[in-house]
Amino acid sequence: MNHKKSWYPKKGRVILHADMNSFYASVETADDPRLRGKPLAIAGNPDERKGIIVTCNYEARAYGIKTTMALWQAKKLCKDLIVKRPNMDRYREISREIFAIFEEFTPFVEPISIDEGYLDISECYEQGTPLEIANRIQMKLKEKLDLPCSIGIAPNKFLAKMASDMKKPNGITILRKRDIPNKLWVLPIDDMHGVGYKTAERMRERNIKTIGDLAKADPFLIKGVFGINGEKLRRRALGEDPRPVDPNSVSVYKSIGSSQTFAQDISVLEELTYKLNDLAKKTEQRIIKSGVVGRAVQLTIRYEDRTTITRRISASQYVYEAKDIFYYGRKLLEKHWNERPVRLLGITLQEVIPKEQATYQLEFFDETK
DNA sequence: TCTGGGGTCCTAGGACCC
DNA sequence: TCTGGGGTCCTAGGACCC
Repeated sequence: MNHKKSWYPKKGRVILHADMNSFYASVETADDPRLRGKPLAIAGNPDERKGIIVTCNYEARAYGIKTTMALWQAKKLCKDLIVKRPNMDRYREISREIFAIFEEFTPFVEPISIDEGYLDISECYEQGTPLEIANRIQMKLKEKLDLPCSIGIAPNKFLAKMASDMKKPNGITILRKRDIPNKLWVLPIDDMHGVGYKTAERMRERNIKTIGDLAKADPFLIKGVFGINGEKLRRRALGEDPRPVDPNSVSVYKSIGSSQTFAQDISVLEELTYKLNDLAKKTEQRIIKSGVVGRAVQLTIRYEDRTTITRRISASQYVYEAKDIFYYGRKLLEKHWNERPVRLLGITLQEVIPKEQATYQLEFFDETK
């Protein structure tokens, strides 16, 4: 019997979660080595007042700079901060190369975002131990793309995700079932994937302060207070997560939209309408690239005090052109805007399906009428 | 001088039907 | 005159993630 094979649990799975470290900043540095060693941030909006930090490298983090921090605050913390606009096309290009490397190891790769994914390597025992495989992935990413990443190795997705967070940058962490009490349960509840600010607050109110507290909590209480989602989280805290790695899960969008926060709030309908037209055009570009059509249009309005409303309208036919998106968006704007100053406007095409599918349905419809 | 832009999923409540 | 219970679909909002 192959000794390597015997390493693997008889029935269990081996899942990797690979996560690029400060991805946008790392790509910029790989493209321009002069940036190496200097504090670097990627910020979305050139307007300092409303711009925020999207990503920053570890040199910038040393100054206390964090993701989502306002740009002006970051600059106050670090005078020499280098700030770059995101180059999404470039990041997407690199992303494709990253996933191509993952797929050299297994076809069971599930992309989660532009820079992270799950790999099911349960059947990869001929390539070495999971740790050896993780090491080779890390080395390949370094050699071919000059990019650092962290990898978690575990029997399921949740544990792998938590594991990849434990050593950054450039770490590899194995999280076995038996490591759960020492490595997982000691973490504060906010660190749990799937628990955001609100849920963490509500849990702390009930004296659930660590992931271990959640694991040991009364199942009926959790289900009663936090519903089905709470039950799911409690199971994960216990180390249970049956979700398979699904290579096809994120292949198609369900909605596509564009939004913009204005440098100055807008209170004039004509101006809002003009901006809406821009957003509709921007959305059209992305719709064409994705080759889809949609059935409904949603308008988002955020007012000066950050209260946000969404209103949607179902279209009578499939929508895919800027003029039609604009038409419905304008209708919604004129009907629902309460005339208070607007901070953000957004438009989204919803119930999106691939164009071929819609064409087929339209032809079918034509023939039968 | 607080807090972007792109998404997904879940839930509550109303409309409507049987 | 007063009215149950179940199911589905739709909309708006909230929570979360990267």
